[in-house]
Amino acid sequence: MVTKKATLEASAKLVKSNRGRRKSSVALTREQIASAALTLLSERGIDAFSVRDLAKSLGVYPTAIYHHMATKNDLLAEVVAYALKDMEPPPQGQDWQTWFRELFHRYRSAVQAHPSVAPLIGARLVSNAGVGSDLIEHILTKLVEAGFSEDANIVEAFNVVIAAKVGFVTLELAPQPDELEDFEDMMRVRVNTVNVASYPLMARLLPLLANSAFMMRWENGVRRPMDDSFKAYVDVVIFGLERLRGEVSL
Amino acid sequence: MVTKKATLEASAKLVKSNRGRRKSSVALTREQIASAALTLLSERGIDAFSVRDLAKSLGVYPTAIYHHMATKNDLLAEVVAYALKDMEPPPQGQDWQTWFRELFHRYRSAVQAHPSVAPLIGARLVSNAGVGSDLIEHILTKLVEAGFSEDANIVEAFNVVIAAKVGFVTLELAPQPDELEDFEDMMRVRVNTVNVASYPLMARLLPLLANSAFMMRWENGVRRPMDDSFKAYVDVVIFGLERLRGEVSL
DNA sequence: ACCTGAACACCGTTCAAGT
DNA sequence: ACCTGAACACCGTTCAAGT
Repeated sequence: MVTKKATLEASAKLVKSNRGRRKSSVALTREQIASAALTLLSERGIDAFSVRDLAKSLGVYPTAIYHHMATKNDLLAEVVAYALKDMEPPPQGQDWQTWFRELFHRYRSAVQAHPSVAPLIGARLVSNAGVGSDLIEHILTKLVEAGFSEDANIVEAFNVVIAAKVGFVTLELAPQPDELEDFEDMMRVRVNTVNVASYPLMARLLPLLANSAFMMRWENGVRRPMDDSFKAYVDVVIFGLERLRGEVSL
Repeated sequence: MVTKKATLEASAKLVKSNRGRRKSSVALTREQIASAALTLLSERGIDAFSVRDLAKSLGVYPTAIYHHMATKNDLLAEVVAYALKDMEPPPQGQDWQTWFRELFHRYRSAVQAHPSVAPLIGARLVSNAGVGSDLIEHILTKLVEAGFSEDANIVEAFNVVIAAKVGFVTLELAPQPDELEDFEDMMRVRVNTVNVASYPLMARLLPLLANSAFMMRWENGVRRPMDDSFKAYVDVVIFGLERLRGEVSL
């Protein structure tokens, strides 16, 4: 335990506790930068995040960051990878349905732990690059197990899985606008002034939909997790994959 | 046809053709601003978009924009609404499966027509507000037709539909990084240096996956539409919804 | 009501210079 | 190799003043 790695962790902790004042003369690492960036992102949100503030929190000049990261985009991609690094793939030896179910749920949990990175995933091509080859190979293996193959839609099925994995969670955890209160009021009013004559179903279902359905909520998934809907979504995807497997191959 | 609306369109065209030089003394409208913003967004991408450039393209001072829009976020929400305003809901009188299939395909076509707004949808809670009540009522009606109800998962089904509608397309059309060439090269290398021993499946399927699968592509859906995968995705969602309807109600 | 014009408090990023 | 320090060319937004 008392190795280079331990020493590094200790110094990292030191730097972290000295926020704003960089006493240690140990060199910065990409990981330290990513970690500090994630902290800042969580505290202030994506819109308020700046390289200059990040530098300040690390006790260095803004330009020091650019010795480790090429651009701000590069930095954000690193933050995504750092935030999701603890997501472990589901254990092997389960049927493919269970495996994919767990994959989706674990991914959601990982993003829920760092919801501030949600808008960076999926909506930017860079962050895709962060996913490891291990996970890709795993997914392909399970798809073969499910009956897909080079001659039977395995590429399509793969893309369905990835889109399904990322899609719901991105929407669920989409960040709120900065002017919180105005937005809440606006949405409350909008939702509660539904014209009963024009929109009978909407009006009747209002108690169920208000602040619980996409486009009718004023709080996002951080404050109001959509657990039941996510469960239904995962069911739909698994059921659908089961049937897709049985349909025509190319 | 020769109405106020036509006059408005004519004046809008005039202003548009006078890019950078605002001869007309007619007042700006939110629609003109949104239109010009969409043009700029398409030409230069979301990262290069600024209120100041938008003002320049309209021939006004940047601060003039703020007489019509509260913030840049507000403006972007307006642009999303403007870009999607031509998306017509599927015609009525079809079975619910066909209706939802068409909804998904029409939505994709609408975003494909203005792919620069893709990263603004879903990943930001503001843009959700842009969807009209008509569409929401339509979706709910079709879900009731499908067998969902207040006592049987209609909220969950609704959220599944919305997440499905937006999810895939957001990923498919996610914008490329600015430093195009570096990224292409990086991804090409990454994809072509897959370790055959560690990742046998990935290596074998490489010809099929390269530049065609999420996380293994270096061009996005604008240049490389993922038609087959989207089709499979829609199938999966419809199949899944059919079966979800039959499962346990709450 | 709608826009000008000046100003404020910031940005990301480059480059030369220090150690 | 890693960081400082100064500088460049921008930002979004506020506010008073004009018409």
